[in-house]
Amino acid sequence: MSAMVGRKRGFDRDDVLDQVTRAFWRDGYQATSVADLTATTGVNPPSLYAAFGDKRALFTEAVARYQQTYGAFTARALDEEPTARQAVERILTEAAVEYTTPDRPKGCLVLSAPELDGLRDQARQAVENKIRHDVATGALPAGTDAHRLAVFVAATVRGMSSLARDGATRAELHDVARTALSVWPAPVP
Amino acid sequence: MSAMVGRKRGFDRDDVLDQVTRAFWRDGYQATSVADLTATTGVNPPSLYAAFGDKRALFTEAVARYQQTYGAFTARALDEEPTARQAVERILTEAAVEYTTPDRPKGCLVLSAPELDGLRDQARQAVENKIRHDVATGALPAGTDAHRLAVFVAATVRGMSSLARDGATRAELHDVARTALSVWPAPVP
DNA sequence: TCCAATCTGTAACGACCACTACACAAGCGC
DNA sequence: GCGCTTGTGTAGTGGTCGTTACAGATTGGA
Repeated sequence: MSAMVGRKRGFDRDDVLDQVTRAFWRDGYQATSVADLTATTGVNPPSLYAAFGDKRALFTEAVARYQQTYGAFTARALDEEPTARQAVERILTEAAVEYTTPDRPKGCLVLSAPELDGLRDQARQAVENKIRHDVATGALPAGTDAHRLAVFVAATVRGMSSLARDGATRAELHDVARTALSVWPAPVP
Repeated sequence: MSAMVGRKRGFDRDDVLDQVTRAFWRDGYQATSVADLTATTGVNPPSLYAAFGDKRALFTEAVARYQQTYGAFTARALDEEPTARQAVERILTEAAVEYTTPDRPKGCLVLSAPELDGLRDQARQAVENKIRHDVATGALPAGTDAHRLAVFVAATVRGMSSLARDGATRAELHDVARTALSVWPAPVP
């Protein structure tokens, strides 16, 4: 048990992390300077470094926070929906909403940062596993190519995020989602 | 008629512009420093600035060159194919090839640079016009939503470029293209 | 052959980058 | 009160950014 003595932190760590997350989300890792972060958060460099470590560590923590908040809807859909079809439908329709929510950066942080390709591959893999499970249980036709379908879903979500960044409307993204879903194989009755 | 006097340029302007284009294509505008460009081209800063102007102008010219070479296949397809369906089919299948050609940066320069959203919108508009034309001539059903279809094509191409950047294979992109094309409305007989 | 124009290499410019040394302020245990 | 610990604000660090001044090299025209 540490002694817990010394001067108290003069800012809310979680508030600041949220502001930092939005900055990285909007402008990307490289284009967001530490000076930008100190300006938007009001926290001076030494305090920022003491609380989070260097810029890279701060970015990592911001991404983790993003995944647990703004970007958690995909993991929730995969976890809560019984079939891959329902999970993907929910992911795409909720993405249309999340990627165009006012007073937030548009699109997806993970899909916008070139350095996060590992997380993107994890997400595609999770969708692929869900599809594979449905094929195994007979909910999807035996010939269904799980990888192919998962990559197509990945392409759709990336396209939606990119469009959102360029200012596409929620309705436009919803249409993209609906059109993409129309290719889903018919379930086994 | 200028006098054409003075020392000759010690490098091939077009060769250097191609190397610069590939650098911006691979790493983006911000992440590519002038020092990087002088290192990869072997051209010293004063010569680079004399030949192309500042970094922004160099990027602009690199993008123009890209559109006339590596990225010209979309304009060619729209120009040469008689129907929107054929043009889009060609765009998507050629994109799968172009975005994964060895010894080249992966994906599309225009789709990867955040600052080029104007060019992206132009491309979507061109596809939309082609679709609208087919609806007007009766090649596509009267109820076809040209904007909706064009945005879906835009999403697909963006998704393919993003996947290519992350190392997707040509076969995977081809599958995405084929799947996306399956949503195309049946032509009016 | 000498001039004027253009290009090249060196070497720097001020501005910004991520990051931190240091002195001081603020808190807790005693 | 005192001492120890921890956060804060100022003011830098060395390094890299885009850009350019300047002197020398190289060309064609007169």
